[in-house]
Amino acid sequence: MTRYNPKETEPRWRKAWDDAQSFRTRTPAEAGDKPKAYVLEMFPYPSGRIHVGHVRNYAMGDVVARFKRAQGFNVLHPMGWDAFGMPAENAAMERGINPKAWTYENIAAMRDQLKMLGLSIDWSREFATCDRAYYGRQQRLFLELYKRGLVYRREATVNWDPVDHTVLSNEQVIDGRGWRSNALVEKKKLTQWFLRITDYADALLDGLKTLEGHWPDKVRLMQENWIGRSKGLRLSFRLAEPAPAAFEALEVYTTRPDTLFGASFLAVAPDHPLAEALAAQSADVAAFVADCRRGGTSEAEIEGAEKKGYDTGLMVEHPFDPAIKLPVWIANFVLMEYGAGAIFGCAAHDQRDLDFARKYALPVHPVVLPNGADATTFDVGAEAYVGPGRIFNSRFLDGMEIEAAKVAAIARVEEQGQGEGATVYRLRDWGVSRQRYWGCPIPIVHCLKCGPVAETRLPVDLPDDVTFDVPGNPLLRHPTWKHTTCPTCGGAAERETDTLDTFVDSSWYFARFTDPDAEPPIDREAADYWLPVDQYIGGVEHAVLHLLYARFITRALKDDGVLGVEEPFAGLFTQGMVTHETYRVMANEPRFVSPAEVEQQNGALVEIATRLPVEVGDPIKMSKSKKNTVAPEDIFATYGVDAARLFVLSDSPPERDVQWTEAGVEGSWRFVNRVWAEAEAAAEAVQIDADEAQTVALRRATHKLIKAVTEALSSFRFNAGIAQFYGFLNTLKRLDKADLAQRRAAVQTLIVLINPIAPHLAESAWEKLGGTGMVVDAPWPVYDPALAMDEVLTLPVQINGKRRGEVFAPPGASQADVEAIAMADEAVMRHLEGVTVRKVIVVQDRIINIVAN
RNA sequence: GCGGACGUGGCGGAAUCGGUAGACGCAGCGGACUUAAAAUCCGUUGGCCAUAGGCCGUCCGGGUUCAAUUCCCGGCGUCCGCACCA
Repeated sequence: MTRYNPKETEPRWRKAWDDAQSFRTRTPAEAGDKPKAYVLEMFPYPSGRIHVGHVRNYAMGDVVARFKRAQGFNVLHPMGWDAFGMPAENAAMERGINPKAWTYENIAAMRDQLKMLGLSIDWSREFATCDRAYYGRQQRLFLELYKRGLVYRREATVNWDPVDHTVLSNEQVIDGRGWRSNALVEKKKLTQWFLRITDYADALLDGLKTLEGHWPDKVRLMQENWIGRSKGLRLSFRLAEPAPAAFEALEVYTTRPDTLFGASFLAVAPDHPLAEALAAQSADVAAFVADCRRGGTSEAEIEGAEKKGYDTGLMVEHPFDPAIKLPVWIANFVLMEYGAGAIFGCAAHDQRDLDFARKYALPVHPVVLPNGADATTFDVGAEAYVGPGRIFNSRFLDGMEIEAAKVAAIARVEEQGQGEGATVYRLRDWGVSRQRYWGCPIPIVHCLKCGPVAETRLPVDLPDDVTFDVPGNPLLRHPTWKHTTCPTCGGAAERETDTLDTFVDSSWYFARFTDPDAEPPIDREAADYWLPVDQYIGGVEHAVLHLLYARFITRALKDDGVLGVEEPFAGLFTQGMVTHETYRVMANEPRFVSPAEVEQQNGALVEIATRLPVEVGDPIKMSKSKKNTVAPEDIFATYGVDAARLFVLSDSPPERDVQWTEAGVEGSWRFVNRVWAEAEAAAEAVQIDADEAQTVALRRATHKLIKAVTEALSSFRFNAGIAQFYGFLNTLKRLDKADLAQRRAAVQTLIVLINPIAPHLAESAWEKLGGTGMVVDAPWPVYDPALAMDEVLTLPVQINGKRRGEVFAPPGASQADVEAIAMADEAVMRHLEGVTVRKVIVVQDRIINIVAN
């Protein structure tokens, strides 16, 4: 017996697959009537090295792709690089390396590492988003959208990342900090390019319903909340005299028109045009507005932020009774970007309004009476009442339920011509301008005569000769690049120096993969054949970023006729992270040390170099700063790729985090060797026909395995599937009497089943057993349902719900038979002494429960 | 604050239709092999009492049911998302 030797076998099989072009995508013609399956993992950013998280992500995708292949699907399983972005520029600034050279070197290094994983990828389709061939075509798509009016430019208050010197989208601001730099984001006014994602708010929201059951509920819910559709009323309050010129009325948005009679004030955002107009005339107002701007947006600041207001002295008339006058305030808690940038405050039924009213001694008028409360005594204290009830103190709305009152109030306002029912969204348009070099140049030329015009001379190339010695956008200060002529009038003009958010790059790459050599950005025929992606796999961190943008771009391109599908990803799976314990040496200066720097000593961990004791922390996401990372190459060198693939899939359900442990990989490595040992042993035997010569027990065990593994792999329960293999090996051991020839047939089936998970091992074992060709081409086994169950079932017998014994019966035995067998059981009879049987429940092939007392 | 998920041995987890709780792995314990160790193999492993056998047990409290880890109500805890969104 020899030990399995991954160092020898793994490279050999990768070359064999390569030579045989095993993973070349078949054309639709070649595929014939085979159904297609597009399996895709979120493409990586080329940081330079793969980490264990990549191993898990791509191992999962590979299992699905190989499984589908074996099941007879025509599979597309490509790989590429999300290659634009900040780190390349940071490397340039820190180390003086050219971003392009840095990126392509990283791609080369990571490609080698990824190839080591033995993925069933069609590498001939590989591209990087920073390839001229890709971003040039992206510019063409951008101009398509521009022509359709989905691109516009406006001055906007933007999220400015002071560290990365660029604008961030709302989606990229996490707790008030930049998602990459972690710097506190500032508000800044800049002229920016936007994509009209809000035009698609309803479509994107409604489209989520079609993904039900195919996308995680969590992700659909997050997108739903992010889009944040709310139905309400826009209405205008007439300003009472004297009002500033140009402000005859003040528009507000509300979702609670039923509480209009409870209004006690109006409030506008500090950056509302009215507030700005007043600030221009009054130093007091200006000071207040400036004070509001200083407030940060971080969690802690919002939590502790006090409601602040400034009474403008202006009054408005209530739409239902001009005699009722309400004061107009400027309030720090009103957001300009949402609704109308102004609200009416109903203190009794909104907590924020109540807090504000209490602070500034504004009146509180309850208008919703909780069921069972007394109208003459009901009042709110420190807590606003937001529950159900009937409207009161509200004239024509009195006595109505909340929903009925909303309808009635909206109808009255519309009738008066003072407003209309409206739907507003939390979602804002997607700001795509980035003041960075390493991205796709926005193909627009600014002409003094013509204004901004589409650049027709595509692609707009990124210049290679740029400098990073000072912060800011190198394109802006490049001596010649931006100077050009107007494509319309031929006069002198300047190029747009902003580049596109890299999330634009990843919003259509999956379509480009369907024909990466096509002259148009997307070959409609290829895209129609392959799209949508049948199974997309990636991290949940993209739930509202990439996954929302890609859905938007797909819909926009469909409306352009460029694509034929509305949803890019028919199935989505979000995998969990790989975690590791943290190790810390508690010296004078406590410091983290890496798993490679510690070892066991007398049952405790010590740092190898210093022998100092190591404190073990909870498993958390692997990160450089916590030093709790392991290098995939080291694992591959010690245990082989297949043991690593097995481990990342075996210990936890794939959607949950998995904790990387040395002991766990060793377990997988043991398993690899057990399979290999079985193959070696079985290879000594002659080949037989399993159906004719195998014992029934072994045949049944084999068919049960096929059934269980097929079901596990179909439903992303890889951990449960792998457990089946362990169980099967244990069964083989117990059936030791079965002769080797019989086992050989069983092992052969196991090899085909394990191929998607441990492909190198499977090929080696297949070869050892003299299988035809390579196992990569072997069809998926089919089980016989009649054989995939036990010959005799063990049925527990309960008496009054407590398990008192077990009896044996063949599957499908009649209720009467099973009951008779149970009643004759010795243990059962003993427990039934002295009591009367009232009822016997027999669940077919499951259980017997006897009710007795 | 709003929304959501989850809570099972020492640990990761299984039980996907309401039907034997703890599959499978890790760690532990005992043994074989070895001069010894590693590796490997065999056995054992939820807790408590015990001779057979029994009692308890899936975060806590209640409920529905012949039967609840699973369904319902109320708590507690952990994690995730959003967050002054009118």
